[in-house]
Amino acid sequence: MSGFSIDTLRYYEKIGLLADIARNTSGRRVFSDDDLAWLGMLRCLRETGMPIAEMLRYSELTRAGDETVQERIELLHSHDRRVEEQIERLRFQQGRIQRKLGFYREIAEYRPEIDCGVSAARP
Amino acid sequence: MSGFSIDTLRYYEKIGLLADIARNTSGRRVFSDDDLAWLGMLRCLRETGMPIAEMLRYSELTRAGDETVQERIELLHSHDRRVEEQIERLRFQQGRIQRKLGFYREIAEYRPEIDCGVSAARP
DNA sequence: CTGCGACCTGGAGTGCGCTCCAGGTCAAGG
DNA sequence: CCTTGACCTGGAGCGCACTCCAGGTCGCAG
Repeated sequence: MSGFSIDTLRYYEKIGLLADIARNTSGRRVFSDDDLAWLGMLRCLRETGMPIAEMLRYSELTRAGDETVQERIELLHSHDRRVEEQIERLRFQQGRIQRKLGFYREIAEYRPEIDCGVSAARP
Repeated sequence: MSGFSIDTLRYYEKIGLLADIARNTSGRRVFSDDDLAWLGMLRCLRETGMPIAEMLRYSELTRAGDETVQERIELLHSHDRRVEEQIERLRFQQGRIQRKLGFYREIAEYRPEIDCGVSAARP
């Protein structure tokens, strides 16, 4: 499994993110290694927050052949920068969360009675 | 402005993320510095991907007073770990994107004719 | 030969987090 | 005094990315 549910795979095929998925004699999908690799790429883009519409554009460029390499570079490059920003934002906000946690832990330290019974099992 | 739209603020008040927002004589909301600080915290949680239901739980704990500090610590701590995982996942997938970019750039280098006209303006 | 379960299809439904709308109120500027 | 525009309310609508459903078709185990 590629990490996508079967429903998601069907959906992706329907909207055109997956093209030319082979079928066996009884009409069932057979995913090749290439398909799997492509799904890995889709997973990567999806997990980094690329919207489906943009993934669609990317897959059309990919299908269109070598003349689209520049465009693909531009697309991935700008996505890469977005991912970078996203990571920075997360790191920044994580700092706030951790400071808040530190603050709460100080409070908890001065009111230790609050902790009673949380981790002590009694018969 | 807190970074939220006015509609979002109304929505947050409606579902209970904001409580006791003051009103002036004509019924309009007046946000205090405390409100602003709380909104900052909400923004932080939201931007790091906490679902609204959990933010709601957090704000209820906060309203409930000092006996809930332990629970708040647990909530924020587990969120902090999720954020950490999220950052790691992003970094990992960003690596794949960058390798892909490197691969495309190599191709582009060997087929430089493709680049013609992209950045050159002609009268 | 008969179930059974895993797949197939087109299309409807869901959950989340807003965002917009109609209709109304108020305060200040011209 | 009247208009304008920014806010108010309850409630409907939207966009995204799936997820589920009804009804059907295989192919293999018993």
